[in-house]
Amino acid sequence: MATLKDVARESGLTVGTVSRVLNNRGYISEKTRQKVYRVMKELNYQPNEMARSLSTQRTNTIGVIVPHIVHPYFAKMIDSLEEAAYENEYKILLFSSKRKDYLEEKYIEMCWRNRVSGAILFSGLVHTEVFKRLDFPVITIERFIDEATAGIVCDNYQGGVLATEHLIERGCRHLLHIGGVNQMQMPGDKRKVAFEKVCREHGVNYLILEPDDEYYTEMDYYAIIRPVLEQHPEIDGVFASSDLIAAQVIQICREKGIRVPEQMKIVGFDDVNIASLTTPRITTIRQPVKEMAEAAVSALNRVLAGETVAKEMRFPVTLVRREST
Amino acid sequence: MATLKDVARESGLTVGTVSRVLNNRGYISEKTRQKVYRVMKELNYQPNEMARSLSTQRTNTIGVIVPHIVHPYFAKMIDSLEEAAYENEYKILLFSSKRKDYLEEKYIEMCWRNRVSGAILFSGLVHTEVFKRLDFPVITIERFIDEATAGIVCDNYQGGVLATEHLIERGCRHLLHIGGVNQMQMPGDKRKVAFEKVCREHGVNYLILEPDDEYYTEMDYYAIIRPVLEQHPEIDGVFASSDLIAAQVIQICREKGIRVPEQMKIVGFDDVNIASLTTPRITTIRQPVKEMAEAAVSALNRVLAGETVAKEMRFPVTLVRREST
DNA sequence: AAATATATGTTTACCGATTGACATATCTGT
DNA sequence: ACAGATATGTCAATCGGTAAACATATATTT
Repeated sequence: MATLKDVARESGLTVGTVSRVLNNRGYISEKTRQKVYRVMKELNYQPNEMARSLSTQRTNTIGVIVPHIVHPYFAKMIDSLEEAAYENEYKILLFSSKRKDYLEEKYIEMCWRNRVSGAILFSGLVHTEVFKRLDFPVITIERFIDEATAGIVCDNYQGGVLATEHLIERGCRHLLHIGGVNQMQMPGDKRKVAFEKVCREHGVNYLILEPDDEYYTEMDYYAIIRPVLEQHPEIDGVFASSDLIAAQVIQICREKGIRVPEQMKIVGFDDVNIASLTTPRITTIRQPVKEMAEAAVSALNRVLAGETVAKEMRFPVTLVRREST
Repeated sequence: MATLKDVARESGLTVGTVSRVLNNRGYISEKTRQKVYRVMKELNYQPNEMARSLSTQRTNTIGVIVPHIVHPYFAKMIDSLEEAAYENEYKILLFSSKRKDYLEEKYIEMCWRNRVSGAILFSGLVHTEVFKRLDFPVITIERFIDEATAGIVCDNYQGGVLATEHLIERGCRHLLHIGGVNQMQMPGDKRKVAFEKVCREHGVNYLILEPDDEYYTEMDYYAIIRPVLEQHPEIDGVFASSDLIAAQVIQICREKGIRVPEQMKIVGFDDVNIASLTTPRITTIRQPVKEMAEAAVSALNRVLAGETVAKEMRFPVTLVRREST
């Protein structure tokens, strides 16, 4: 495997000069530059990023820790993050904690050992103690951590308002909200707060269902939704905290012969692929995922450049009206 | 940031001894071991993997290059790969080529520069020249490359047979197959070959639709499927090369008032989440994704250990009967 | 008492770059 | 002709580990 030294030898130059070419540093004549490039190609030379990182103390790596990859919301996020990272010359170390907190700790440690330039962290369960003493910036998305450098969220409260008001406008009088995870305070909780407030203001009956971890982990909510709908046949509208859940509600309705949207109206959250592939298609609250991902990478960039960034950045959401309401 | 040297100093030992503790090498008394651990914790020491990799010439990193992340099949694959990688003490560098071949080349180069232990590559377009002179093992999944160390595929042919025979058994007489990508020879093409063969054997009319790249990139096939169904109202069965496509066919049928499965039967491929979230749920060919991902990582492991691995590993598929047929 | 296993230290080259200090040449412009 | 810009060389420390070679010093076994 060719090294800088080999390139220097073959091109009759010194490592200093070759390194200068490689990093566009100092004075280099066009002739020399071309010669170096030619030799690099000839030897099929690729700089060793490990050595480089060690020397420069910069890895240009972002550690991304998500609770899930198959969940379409996270898949979309990872996709957008990858793109934003690439454009900023970062590479991504991906970790999926699958909602096991000890895994998350392990992964943060791995980020640490690999000297990531920064980490991007999604909603998870980890005890905040782990975050103390970390010396790389941590950007969160839809999650609160005191120690985090910056947090990206969507306007969860507004999303809750939009969804709930829409259901009520469409004539619902007995609403059900199916939340995310209960255990920990998360930005997404504001969807619930908004839901409650709007329901109360409009004098509408409501129920709130907060699934345990395990449902979130398995992404299978049938077992918890079904009994609620059975015990509360009066429910005529559901505000689900993800499109995935909304899609499952649709399945249960079909199973029970409840017509959507005639007898039951459903609003999801996120606006991912499946929202447009179910029957009926799901009315949902759209999160600007791409923009949020870009903001995360850009915030990281700015922090690393020594700039100050907002502790919280909240992005607007919009109601996307489809067929389920 | 604490280094090995700091730990050595604080614990009154030498770097040699501390390194021995860290790597379980040579003789170490329990007392010393504990002392080292204590000091490491006190100093909040985390070994620098860059330095380690540079020294050992092993990064324990797998470069994973996928065409897409949001596509549920790849999301499922990445998820399984991540798990298998973690269990084998690898970390994952993730790249999404979004079907732009120049990106794929770039990404392979990045794997190279980062001295990955190996790369796992999915169906993509890259010219094979790029693969020559790579000196790390490349494992492919659902893709042929001469230069690859090993290839993991599912039994695409058998899948095609199962899907097509099932459609015919269910009474279809005018079948349509919607393929993956046309441009390049891929293992998935065998689904088409099987489809043709079975149709001919049964004397069933058939049509084959092979979408261009752009549809695959955008994951939006409506524009190409719609006209075919309009121009060929006789079609009564579709074998789609992914559940994602199948789901879109269902949407188009609904739009056109074609009842599924009564007037039109549909079989997908992959068996990902959405297959169970559409109405009707999609009958599909299930790929053993988890096992395939594990096989990929395990093959990489074995190659790195100097063992010989099979050039091709083909995994069985099964028909999962749901409501669309 | 000798042999062997166990435990640790010291020292140092090495992995593959970056980078700064300092020395020398050419060129170019005035 | 001389200053300054341009172009390259030399040398060596540094980043944070690994690991081999070699030296000691106990502890245990035979």
